[in-house]
Amino acid sequence: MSTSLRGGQAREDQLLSATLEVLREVGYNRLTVDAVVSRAHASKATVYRRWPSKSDLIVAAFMNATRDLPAERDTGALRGDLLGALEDLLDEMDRFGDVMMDLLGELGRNPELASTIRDGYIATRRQNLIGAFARAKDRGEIPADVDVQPLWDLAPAVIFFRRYNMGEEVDAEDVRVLVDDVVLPLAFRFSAG
Amino acid sequence: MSTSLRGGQAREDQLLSATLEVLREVGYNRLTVDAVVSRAHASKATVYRRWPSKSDLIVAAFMNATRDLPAERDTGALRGDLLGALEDLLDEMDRFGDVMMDLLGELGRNPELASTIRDGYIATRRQNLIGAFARAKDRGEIPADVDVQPLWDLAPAVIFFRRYNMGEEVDAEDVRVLVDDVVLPLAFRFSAG
Amino acid sequence: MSTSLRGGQAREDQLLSATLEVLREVGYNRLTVDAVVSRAHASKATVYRRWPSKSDLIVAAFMNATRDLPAERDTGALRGDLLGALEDLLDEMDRFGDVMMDLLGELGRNPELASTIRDGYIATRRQNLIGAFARAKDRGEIPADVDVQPLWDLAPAVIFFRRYNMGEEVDAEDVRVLVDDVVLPLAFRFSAG
Amino acid sequence: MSTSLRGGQAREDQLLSATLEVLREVGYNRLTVDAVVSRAHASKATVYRRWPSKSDLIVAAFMNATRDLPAERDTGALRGDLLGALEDLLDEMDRFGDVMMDLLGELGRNPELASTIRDGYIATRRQNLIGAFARAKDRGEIPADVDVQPLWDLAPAVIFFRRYNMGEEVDAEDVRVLVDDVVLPLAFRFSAG
DNA sequence: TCATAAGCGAGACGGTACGTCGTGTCTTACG
DNA sequence: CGTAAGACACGACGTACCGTCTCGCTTATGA
Repeated sequence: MSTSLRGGQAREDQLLSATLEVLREVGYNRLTVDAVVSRAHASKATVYRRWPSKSDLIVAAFMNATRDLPAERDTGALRGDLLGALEDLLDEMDRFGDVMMDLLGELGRNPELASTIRDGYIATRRQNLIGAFARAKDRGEIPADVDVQPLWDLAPAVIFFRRYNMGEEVDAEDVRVLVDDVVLPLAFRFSAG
Repeated sequence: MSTSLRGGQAREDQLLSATLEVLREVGYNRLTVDAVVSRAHASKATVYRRWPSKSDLIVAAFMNATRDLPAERDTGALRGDLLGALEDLLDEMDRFGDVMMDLLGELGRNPELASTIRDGYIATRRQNLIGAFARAKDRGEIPADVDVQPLWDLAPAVIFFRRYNMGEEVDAEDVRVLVDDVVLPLAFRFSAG
Repeated sequence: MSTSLRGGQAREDQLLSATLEVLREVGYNRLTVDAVVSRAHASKATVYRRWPSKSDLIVAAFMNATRDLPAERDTGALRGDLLGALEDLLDEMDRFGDVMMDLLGELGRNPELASTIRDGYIATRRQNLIGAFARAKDRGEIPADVDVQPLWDLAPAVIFFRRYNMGEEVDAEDVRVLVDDVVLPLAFRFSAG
Repeated sequence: MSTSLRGGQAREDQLLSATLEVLREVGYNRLTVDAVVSRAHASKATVYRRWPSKSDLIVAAFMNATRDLPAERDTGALRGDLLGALEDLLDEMDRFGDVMMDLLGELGRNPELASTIRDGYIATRRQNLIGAFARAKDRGEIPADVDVQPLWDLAPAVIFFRRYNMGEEVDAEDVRVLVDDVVLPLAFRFSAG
């Protein structure tokens, strides 16, 4: 019940919120620790005591904001599960789009950051998709001899590519086409197409 | 035939080469304009006269190095064309991997740079794939009612995602699986699978 | 009693000392802020936080070094007072000669600097001379109807002119001649010449 | 009668005029060769072919503008000669005041410039004063045993000091006082005062 | 009359210093 | 003790200016 602990937690949240705000406003490159510190009425020492570098701070802010996993949905059919999980992805992209783009770009420059993001963010999101395929196979929806592993990342890959590399908008209809015309036919071997 | 133009060109090339060298050695973040300038026995003014900022310089160096398009291959069959084009992509990734990763990350921060890269680099590479599908359709290899557009970026998307977002190595065998198990079945509706 | 203030003061003194050293070694024109900074094991920001430009820094270094006024001498006779004050001037010229020459030249280019130097340096030195004449008049050494004001700057003017405009050396004997043959005859109306 | 020579001469004058204009507008420090060149619609090579450095150019411009010596006046009396010569000095100060101040300051930084200015400018002006004293002595106006050499520079020294070091205005009345109350009494040993 | 050279405007260039900014460390004083 | 405030060393940035250089163009003499 110590105030200092809760205070510490609360302070941490304030710092991360301020970081996220600044991140949204000016992007990774132009974010300065001074700006964060000034917005949070904090001191640089307070920041650096917790996160040893600017990029740690930013990653922490991102991880904190995306801490809540989208709930795993079980609609009873692969199609519904996929559409649900991918819509969650789209949602998060809408809310953290530019920040994610920023961070994705940072991955190549910062291996530590990369593994944090991959293990802490991407991997957790992927679980929902892996789960969807696993349930479909358990249900017999997918033929037993189909290797689903290559299908896991198909839809996210295309969504990421279009959005982050090609700079295109991706909406629910695009996702539906992707699921119905690409992923499901491969999963079902056209038997249900 | 003017020497001045070629002289200017030559200087530019030297500067871009030096930039690329430094880029390869220390990466985007630790590249300094001073290092480039010193390697090229040039002056900062000479650099900044051409490229208004460090990132412009780096992009120019990348675009210059990847100016030469991989030749379009026509093997007479979609499979061969795809494998060829994707191997070229893999090759280029091997040669410019880290730099590309760096630049990809820059896209989200710099819209101008993004369109330069997209129009000048990605779009040109995509042409080879688009061409491969078009020829296959002309030959009747692909059923007339199959919409090939969603298939263009499928393979590159997966390759980019695995390599740049997931940090995995991608080799020729992975590409072969991708083509044989994902792209071609969709293109041929399993008829030739 | 705050250590921070003294600490700040101390740092300032170190910076100004380093500045003066470099100034002595290479002169105003070839002094670089980087050299100062490197000698003081300081950072450019630390310098520029205090003095907005290189010339401000140099002036501050000069003012700091000449902060200590030469003691006012009272020998009981005008001649002794004058010779004493002028010898002090010569001394200071020997110690800060080139720097003063440098700064003198800066006066015409920088009005703010000019008033700083005039009020903070020249005016304080002149006080000793003014005092000498005042005491002489009080003692009755100088006839009551002699206007001494034109005599105040006579000797310094000649010394400055010879040294800084004509580039000649000026020594104690020159000063003696100046006092005995020019200033005193005018002050005493030749009565005591 | 060659056009090239006259052209060369004319071009030289244009360059020096442009230099003087810029010098008047922004002063020695902020004058840039590029600004001069641009104003004269000339090329840097054209300037540097004639004057090897910026300061040479500026000195040349000054020397060119003050090429015309004030005529030596012979009023038949020392007082008139002195007042005449000093008024000429005041005139020139009015016309080239700031530039002279600038250059004077530069003397301490640039020995070559210093001797050029001293021999080419100051020395020539001093001739008029030296001549005035010589004629007065020849005429018997000044006692034969008076050493006039210390008197030569007395008035100019005071005028320079007041104007350039103290930043005061000096007008004809000041000069008159200087002559009547300082120089002439010393020259005449008060016999004519 | 023409060509060959010399001077020129334009402006790129190497170099050097400037003054600014950001990071991560560290110190001071307060609560 | 943890914190706000902010100074500090380091190092890169992008700008400005100097003095050198190269480029074509124009002009002006000498074959």
